[in-house]
Amino acid sequence: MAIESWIPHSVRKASIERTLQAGQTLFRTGGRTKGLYELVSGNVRLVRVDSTGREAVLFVAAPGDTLAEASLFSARYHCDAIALTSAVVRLYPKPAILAEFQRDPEAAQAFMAMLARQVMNLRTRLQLMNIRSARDRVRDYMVLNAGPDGQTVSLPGTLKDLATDLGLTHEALYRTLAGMTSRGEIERSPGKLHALAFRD
Amino acid sequence: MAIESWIPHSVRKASIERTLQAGQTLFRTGGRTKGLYELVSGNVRLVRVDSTGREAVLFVAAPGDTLAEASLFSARYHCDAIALTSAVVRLYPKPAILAEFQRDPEAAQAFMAMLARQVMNLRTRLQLMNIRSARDRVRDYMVLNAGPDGQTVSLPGTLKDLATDLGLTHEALYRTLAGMTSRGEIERSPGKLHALAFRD
DNA sequence: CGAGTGATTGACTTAGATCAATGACCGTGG
DNA sequence: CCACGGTCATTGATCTAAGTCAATCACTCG
Repeated sequence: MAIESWIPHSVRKASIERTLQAGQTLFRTGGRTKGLYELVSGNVRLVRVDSTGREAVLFVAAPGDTLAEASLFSARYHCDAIALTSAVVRLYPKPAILAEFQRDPEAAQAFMAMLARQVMNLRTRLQLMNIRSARDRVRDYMVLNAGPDGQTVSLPGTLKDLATDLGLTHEALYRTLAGMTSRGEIERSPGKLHALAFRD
Repeated sequence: MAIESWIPHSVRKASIERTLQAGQTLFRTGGRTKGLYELVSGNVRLVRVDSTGREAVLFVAAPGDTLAEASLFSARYHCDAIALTSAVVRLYPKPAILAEFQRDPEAAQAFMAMLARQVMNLRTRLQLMNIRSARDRVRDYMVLNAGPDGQTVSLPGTLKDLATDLGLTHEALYRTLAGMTSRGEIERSPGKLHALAFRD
C-alpha cells in the first residue's frame, strides 16, 4: 500500500511537495484535476457539499493515504479537499503518471494491483463495521489481522487509534479488551494482542 | 461500476458461467487463482479462517459485484468463497484479462478508473458507518446520493435494502424516516426521498 | 385464496456513547 | 533536575439511541 511500492521512479522524481495551513483548501469541486496526492503529514478531509450548504465528509485522510485517485481519470474534482490540521502533501502530476502507464504496462499493473488490494481491504473494513457487538468486532479484527502464527496481532499504533479504526470509542475498546482478558480469551503484551481459546 | 463498462469485448466472450448450490465452494484459500468472478445472481460470501477455525467474513457479494479482483495479481487465493444461496457466477479468465491489458492500455486504464472509483466509494461508505446517529447517517446518505437537483434521492431498492446499506436495522430506518418526515425535514414519495430544509 | 415479503408501529432491553476522574509516562523548558 | 502540560490507558456512573421481539396491514404472485 505504501506509495513507493508502485509509483514509478520517473513519476516520483516529478512530484512536488506542498504545505497547507489548517483550514486551507487543497482543491475544490469543479477545479481541474492536477494529479494524485499523497498525504505526508497532518490530516485532510474530503467533503461534498450539497445545494443547501450541508456538507458530508467523504473521507478523512491520514498520513500515507492517497487522495483522489479517481481524479486521475476525470478532468474535474468532485469534492473539496480541506486541511484539517496543518499538513504536507505530495503531488504526483497526472500527465507524468498516465504517460508512464502508457509506456510501461508493468507500472500500470502495479497500480491496478494496489487499487485492487485497497478495494479488498476497504470491503473488509466495511464488513467489520457491520458487526454490532464490540467483542465480535475485536475478535474479527484479530482474525483478519493475525500474524503468521494465526493468533498474534501487533498493533500499529495506540489503542486509541485502534478504537477509531474499529469504529468504537476508546473507552468501549478498553472495556472490551479488559473483559476479554479477564475471561481468558486474549492476552495482552505491549503493542500486541494474543488470541487464546474462544468459546462462544 | 457495471462490468460491461470496462471489460474488453474479447475478454467478455471468453467468460464462462457457472452455477453454485447454496453452501458450495467457489474457491478456497491457497487454490490457484483462475480469474475475475462477477456475481450474476444469488449471494457469495468471502471468509477468512484462522488457525483456531474461527472465521471472519470479509465481504458478502451481491449480484453485480465482482469478486477477488486482487487475485488477478496473485497466484493463490487468500480467502474462501462460499455460496450463501444458490448462485450464478461468471468467470473472466485471468490470462485473457492480463493479456488484454498488455495489448491495450485503454482497457487497462478503464479498469484502473473503475477500481479507483470503487475505492472512493468504499471510503465514503466507511465514513458513513462512522456516524453514530441514524438521523445523521440518513442525512449524509442523502447528501452523498442526491440527484442533479441536489435534494432528491431515488432509492435503488427497497427500504430494507437501504437499511442494510446504511448499517441500520429496517425498524430503525423506518422510525428515523418517520421522524424526519414529521419534523418536515424530508418528504417521501414512492421510491424517492426529498430533502427539505434542515435545521440542526 | 394462502404464503411470502415489505412497511410500519409498539414495548422493552441493552450495549455502547458520554461525561468525568485518575494515574502513568514523556518530553521540555526554566 | 524537576515541575508542568500533554497524551494515553483505565475505570466508574449514567443515559439514550438503536437493537430485539412482536404484531399488524397492504400487496403481489402463483
